Amino acid sequence: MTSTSIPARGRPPRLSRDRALHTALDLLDRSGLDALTMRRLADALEVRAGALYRYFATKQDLLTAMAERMMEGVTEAAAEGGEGDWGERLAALARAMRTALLGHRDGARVFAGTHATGANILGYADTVVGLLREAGFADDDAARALYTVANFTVGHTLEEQAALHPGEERPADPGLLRDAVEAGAYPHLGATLPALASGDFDRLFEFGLGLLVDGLRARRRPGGE
Amino acid sequence: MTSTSIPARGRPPRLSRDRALHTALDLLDRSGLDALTMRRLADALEVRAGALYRYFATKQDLLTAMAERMMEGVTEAAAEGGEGDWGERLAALARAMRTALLGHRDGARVFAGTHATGANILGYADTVVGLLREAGFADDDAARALYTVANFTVGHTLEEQAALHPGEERPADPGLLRDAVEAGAYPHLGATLPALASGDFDRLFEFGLGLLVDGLRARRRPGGE
DNA sequence: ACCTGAACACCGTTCAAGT
DNA sequence: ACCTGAACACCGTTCAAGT
Repeated sequence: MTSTSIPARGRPPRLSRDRALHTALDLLDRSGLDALTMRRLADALEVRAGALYRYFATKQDLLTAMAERMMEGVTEAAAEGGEGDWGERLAALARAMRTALLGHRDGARVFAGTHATGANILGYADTVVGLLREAGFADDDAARALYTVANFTVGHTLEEQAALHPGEERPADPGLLRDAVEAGAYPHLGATLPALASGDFDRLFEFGLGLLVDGLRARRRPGGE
Repeated sequence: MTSTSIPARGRPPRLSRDRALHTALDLLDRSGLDALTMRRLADALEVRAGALYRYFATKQDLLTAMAERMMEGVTEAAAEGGEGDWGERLAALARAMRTALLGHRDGARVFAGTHATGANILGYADTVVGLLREAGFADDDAARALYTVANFTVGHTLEEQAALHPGEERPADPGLLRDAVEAGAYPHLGATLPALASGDFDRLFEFGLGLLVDGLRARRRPGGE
């Protein structure tokens, strides 16, 4: 009946999209995006690099599939903690997306570099837009709010993960920034340095998210519940 | 007196940081970030790739210098159009940053991939934080507002430029997204597709920026002017 | 059908040697 | 002092050939 009942012709495949994807995310977590090459992934799968191209048209295709997989379960995770009005539920969806990106090393970089159109991201987007429409937002405002929250979340998490992994090519931020501020004539940065370099990304994310949600509350035309 | 009065020893250098930077930004605009290699830049400069390493420690160092140069004059540009209260001036600073990133192909990608600590970005950051402090914001809120606005602006422009240059490795967004939405069961996305695919990034940016500024207005503790 | 072997056309970076 | 030449250790991708 199902496709699995078709008798296997020849050797069973040593590779599969699923296994390659799983190993790729493992390799990403261990070594970071810059070390994720088709050859190294092939090594981890005990296969030659060329074999990967039977399952992914290009490396970009692999990265897109990885981004889509990262978003698995995000909508559902947000639904659990997200009891409350539309604003709290929107915030829960944004938090769940940040958590998903933080769940893999360089997760935000992978996500930002692709443009996935899989069921996980589309389902997530549909949930966000639906939430806003039911709250009374016009279609175009709901669409813009989706983009705004998503772009902020990706932008924030990009910065957060860049600060988290200073090992590779980034200058070590805290020290360098401090030196530069002290050397130059940046009076306001000097005064706010503790807050700037605190590294409390949870509070920073909540601050920005709070601004967006409050801004949306002010724009909502009542009518939905 | 000045360093230029020191008599030149040997041949005058064929290369300089400044000339390399200028040519690199030219090459970026013509060919995009993926085509900007040290070898191709060297070709454009009529020099061998190794020679670049006398002026830039690594390619990352070159990209950081390019990001810093992109931000040249941004603070000043915002000051011209930015008459009004602190909220309007903050918005003008954010708009000027977006314009600067849009000024070069893949500008947001270059910016997001580096962590420049030059005078242009530090001066910009100092101006933003100063504006907010003088408006009556506490130091930590001013710092968080800086990051929020900058992260949103970078996140937005990343997405905008990705949609603008579908030539390379991105799937052509409008069509693919439309197909996926029509094929799948995404009722809310289906209803808002016109707004989602409109490509009016100016309005989208203003929408998000407006949310942030309005949210900040609600948080401001009076005291400044 | 699935994978290997080998190649193609590149990369970033280093460094002795030339001028 | 500044740049070349040449190498090192890689890349993504393709494709005939094997099994």
